[in-house]
Amino acid sequence: MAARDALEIVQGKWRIPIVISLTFGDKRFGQIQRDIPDISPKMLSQELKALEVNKLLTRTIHDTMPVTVEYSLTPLGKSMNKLIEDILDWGVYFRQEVLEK
Amino acid sequence: MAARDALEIVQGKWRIPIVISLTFGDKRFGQIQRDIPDISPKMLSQELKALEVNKLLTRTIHDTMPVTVEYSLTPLGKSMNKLIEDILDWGVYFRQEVLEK
DNA sequence: CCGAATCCTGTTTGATACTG
DNA sequence: CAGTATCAAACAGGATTCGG
Repeated sequence: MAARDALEIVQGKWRIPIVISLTFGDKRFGQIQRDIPDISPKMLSQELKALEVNKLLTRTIHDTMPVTVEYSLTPLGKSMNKLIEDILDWGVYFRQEVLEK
Repeated sequence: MAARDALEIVQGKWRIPIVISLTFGDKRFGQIQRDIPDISPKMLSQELKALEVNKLLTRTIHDTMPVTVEYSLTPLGKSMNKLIEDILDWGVYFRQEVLEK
C-alpha cells in the first residue's frame, strides 16, 4: 500500500512542520527552530537527518566563518506542497467542526 | 497552527488506514481487521475509539444475535477524502523517486 | 551559532491469551 | 463476533553536556 510508504515519511510530530518551514525558503538550523518553538535541538537534528535520508531536503555546508549550514527542500520535498495544503485545510475544517462546537 | 490539530488526529500507524478502509463502505470490526492484516485487535479497538471521540466515525450496535457492531465515517471523516487521495498519490510518487531508484 | 553525544523517562505499540 | 487483559518491547522525546 502506498499509504504506508507516505505515512512512514510523514509520521512524527515534527516532519511536516519542518517541511512547512522550508516551503517558505531555505533556512538555517536556528531559523527552523524559531519557526517551531517547542522543538528541541536534538529532535530537530534527528528529524532533519531523517528527511535528508529520504531525499526530501538537502543539507549544504557553507564554508564561511563561522560555518553555516543551510537546509533546502528537494523537488521531492516541494512535491509535498499539495499534501501539506490539504492538511492545513482539513485542520481548519476539523477545528471548526469539532473543537469549536 | 492548524497543521498541529490535523496531525494529532492523523498521527499513528493505523488511523489513516482505518479511515481508508471505511471510505469503501461501512464495516464491522473483523472486516476492518482483514483490510489491515497486521493490526492487533487491541490497536484496532483503541484507534477506533480515538477516531470516534474525534467525530471521524460512528459506532453503531445492531441488536441482532449475535450482536454486530458497525463503523461508519461521519461527514467529517469523509471530508478527509481529498487528503487521503493526496497521501496515496504522494506515496506513489515517493516510491518511484526514492525506493525504486 | 550549529549542532553531536549521552543518558534517561514515559508513552506507544505489539504478542498473546482470554471473555461475553 | 467484538473486543479486554496482561505483560513486554520499542520508540519518541526531553535534559543535559559538550565541541568546532
